[in-house]
Amino acid sequence: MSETIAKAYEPARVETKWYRWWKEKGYFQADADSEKPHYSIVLPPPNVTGKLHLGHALNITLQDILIRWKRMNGFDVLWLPGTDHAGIATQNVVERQLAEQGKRRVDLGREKFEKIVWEWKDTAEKNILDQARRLGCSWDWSRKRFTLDEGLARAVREVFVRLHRDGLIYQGEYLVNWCPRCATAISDLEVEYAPREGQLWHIRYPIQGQEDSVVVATTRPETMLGDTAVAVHPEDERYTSLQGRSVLLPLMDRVIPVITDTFVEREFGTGVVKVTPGHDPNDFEAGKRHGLLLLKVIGEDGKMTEAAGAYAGMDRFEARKKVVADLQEQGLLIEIEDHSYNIGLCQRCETVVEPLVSKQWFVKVKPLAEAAIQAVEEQQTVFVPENYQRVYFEWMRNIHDWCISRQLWWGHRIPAWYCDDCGEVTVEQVEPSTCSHCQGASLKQDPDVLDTWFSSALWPFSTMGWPDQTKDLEVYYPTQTLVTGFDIIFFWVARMMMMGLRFMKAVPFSTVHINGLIRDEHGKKMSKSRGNVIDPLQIMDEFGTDALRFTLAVLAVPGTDVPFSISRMTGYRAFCNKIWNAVRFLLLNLGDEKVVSEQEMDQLRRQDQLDLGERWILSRLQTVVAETNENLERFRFHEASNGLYHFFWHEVCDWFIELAKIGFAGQDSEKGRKTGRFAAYILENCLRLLHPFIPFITEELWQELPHSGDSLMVAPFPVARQEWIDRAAEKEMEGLQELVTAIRTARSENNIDPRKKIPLQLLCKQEYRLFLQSQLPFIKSLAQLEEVEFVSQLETEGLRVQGVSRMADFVLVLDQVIDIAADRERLSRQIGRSTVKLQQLQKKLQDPDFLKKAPQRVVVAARQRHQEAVEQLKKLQVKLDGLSQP
RNA sequence: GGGCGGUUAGCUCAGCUGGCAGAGCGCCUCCCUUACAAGGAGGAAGUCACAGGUUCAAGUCCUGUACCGCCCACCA
Repeated sequence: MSETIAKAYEPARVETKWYRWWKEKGYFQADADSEKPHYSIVLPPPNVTGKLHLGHALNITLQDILIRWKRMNGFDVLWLPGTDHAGIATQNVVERQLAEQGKRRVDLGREKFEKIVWEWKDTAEKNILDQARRLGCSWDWSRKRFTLDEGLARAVREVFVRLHRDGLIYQGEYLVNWCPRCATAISDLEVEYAPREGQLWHIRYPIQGQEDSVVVATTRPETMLGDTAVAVHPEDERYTSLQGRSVLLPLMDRVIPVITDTFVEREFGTGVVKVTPGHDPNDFEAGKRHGLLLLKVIGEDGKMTEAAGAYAGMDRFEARKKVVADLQEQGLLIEIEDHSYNIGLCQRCETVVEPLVSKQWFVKVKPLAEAAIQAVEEQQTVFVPENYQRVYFEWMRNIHDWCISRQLWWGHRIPAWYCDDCGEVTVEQVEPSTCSHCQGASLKQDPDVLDTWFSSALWPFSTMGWPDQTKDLEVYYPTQTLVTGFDIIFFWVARMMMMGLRFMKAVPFSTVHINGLIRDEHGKKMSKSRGNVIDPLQIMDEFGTDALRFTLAVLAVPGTDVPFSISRMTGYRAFCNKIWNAVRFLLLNLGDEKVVSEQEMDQLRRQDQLDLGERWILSRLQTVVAETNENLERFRFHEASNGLYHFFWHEVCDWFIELAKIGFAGQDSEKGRKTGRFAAYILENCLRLLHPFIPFITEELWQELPHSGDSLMVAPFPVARQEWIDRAAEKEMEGLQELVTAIRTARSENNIDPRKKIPLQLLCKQEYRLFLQSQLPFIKSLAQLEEVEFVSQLETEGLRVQGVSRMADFVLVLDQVIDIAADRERLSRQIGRSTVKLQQLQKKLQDPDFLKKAPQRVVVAARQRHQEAVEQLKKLQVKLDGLSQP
């Protein structure tokens, strides 16, 4: 065992081993029948579009920390994993691959294409699951789901049918966002806006029956081919004479009416706007209000339709050029003005989106949203950080109907069938044999599929067996926590809220924790084009999974983006190595001894058998345990991990283990054994605390320690014991640390070899004399001293370096010449610092308001610090004077 | 046009309920001391963006300004 443990931590050697073992042991699996309290999280299912990126690694790590922490805290936990078919995204990925082979989806046909996508899904999913394994995530693999699983498909159909029955799903011809490249309708959310430098074309429309004309301004001249009116504001006095008249639409020679409507902004352009109900959302609404003719001049393929007359068949952007040129030729183009505006792009392929009229399925979301708003108002679900709640409300309150049909092949088929005889639609869970309207037997299923987010919206309950009343649903729904990114609050979180409330009559999760976006170390977004993308697998290979996880946890400050940095991670890899070596050192000294048990520790404490360092670290441990639990409770992963980092390295390793070395090195073997067993207790508790963050290394080391229990991952998480907090020990330890540090500083600044043992004279306050005498071995060891002499006056003659601390002053006795000037400089600098501090404190203590109004403890603390500062300054001054007069 | 973040060490960022300005990396000096050179000891480095206000006390709370970033929104 201990002799064979490697000198440096080698992550690759241990990671796969433990993961497999945990899984085999069944530790990942939830038990709905358990008597324990339950805790559940559903994984935001990654898209089967490719590999996991660092954002997934962050998201998964945070969830695993919560899950492991809760499991160790005695909960029966369910972390339900799965993947998302990601309709349009995945279809695009596969189409792009086919394109590389010169193939097209339409040539293959639907069936063959779907088969290829399924094959792609299998490999992508396998990659994703492998990566997740590497990350150490404690998923319940037995409950893994895919959004196209038969069970989930059943849930999708059930929801569709019920919403349709309740009048919340309808079919209709409306203006939708259309992506000509993907050849499908997309929802408002799937349109992304990008700024563009474009032009504003001013076009003259002759007024019918008059010599005069009006000028309209447009950013999209090609749409004029579909104009069916021009509009002015009813109160715009410039155009009152125009009201009730008509204009002649150039190029098309169509007479169209002038309408008045308040949607016209008088200040914009000329105040006259062309109205194209077929290709602009505003105009569509205006068209409905005024009963205007609706012309579709741009088709689903992005080409001009027959309705565009001479322009039919042209690409929409070609048509734009031609229209402009023709207008120019006819002298109807008055002005071309530079104009910057936002253009709508398809989220998935960045093609310019075309608003056009099309027959689609919609969800009437207002009634669903009302419930979802109320639930958050009532705090049934809370957001962390809470400001995201506002984002949620803002969107929910202004929600528009949701276009859910997609003209794709990859996804849930819409459960609607059209009758060849009467043309009516029948909506059913399973394929009906006859039309529900005319009993006709010739039915064709709607070729469209559902928006991928439709099935995602059901994820928290469809994965647990709904619509059946399963035990899982009873026990694990609602889930406790959802961890996800802010970028899908609307797409996903909002819709899960709506669907969960509608069909489960309860919110899907009580807390939504929003994690930040991963950026590079300069705060830039990671993107392929920037070339700053970091692959988590490569990172795990090079630094180990634990280092990656810990880095992500430390950087995960709620509400902010995460600037991922390799240099930062190097530091946390070193931390893992530090842990490794600390435990390794312990093992070298522990022999066959057992770890001190809780009861035994309580006894040791009561019987006063612990030395100062032990009382101190045990006390500190209680505080750190309490803080870690509290920070995790509040999703403050960065505070929790950072706190453990500091505690382990700078308290446990720097001081406690250094102190323990004395016990190990001593002649007293009984004492050595006790020291080892106690140290084992402290380190074992550290491993427990660290396990949720860095599961592999902690399990590996835990297994080396002699104790009962199978696995760290199911060992209890530490609980703070208030009665073990020992303020006196902490205070004494602080004094000791200060003295040791002062000696080290004096040595270092006088260039004394760190290894060289030198004699020291100590002049201490009477009250600390006994204490310091009892701690002599520690002081000697920590400060590399030879003999320590307690004196009533310090010798300052000869080869001496002086120093001060709260408990005692000292001189280092040297046998070689030191740099007096450097010593003087050091003292002066210290005096400078102390003076500033003293002045600040003096000012504060002289302020009657401070004395009167500040809490007593603050005043007392200030007095004490003042007292110390006065003494220190006096002593420093005396020493400096001594140096000045040789 | 609304809304939300940010501005703290050379870099990237912590700093929760106001009470002694922190971390990692980088930099300087010394040390391969039998856990760890992925290490140890020490050091330098800050007008906490700016201007007001509240308070005994402000990096922290309030108001405003500037700059940066993000989200939402139908100005053709």
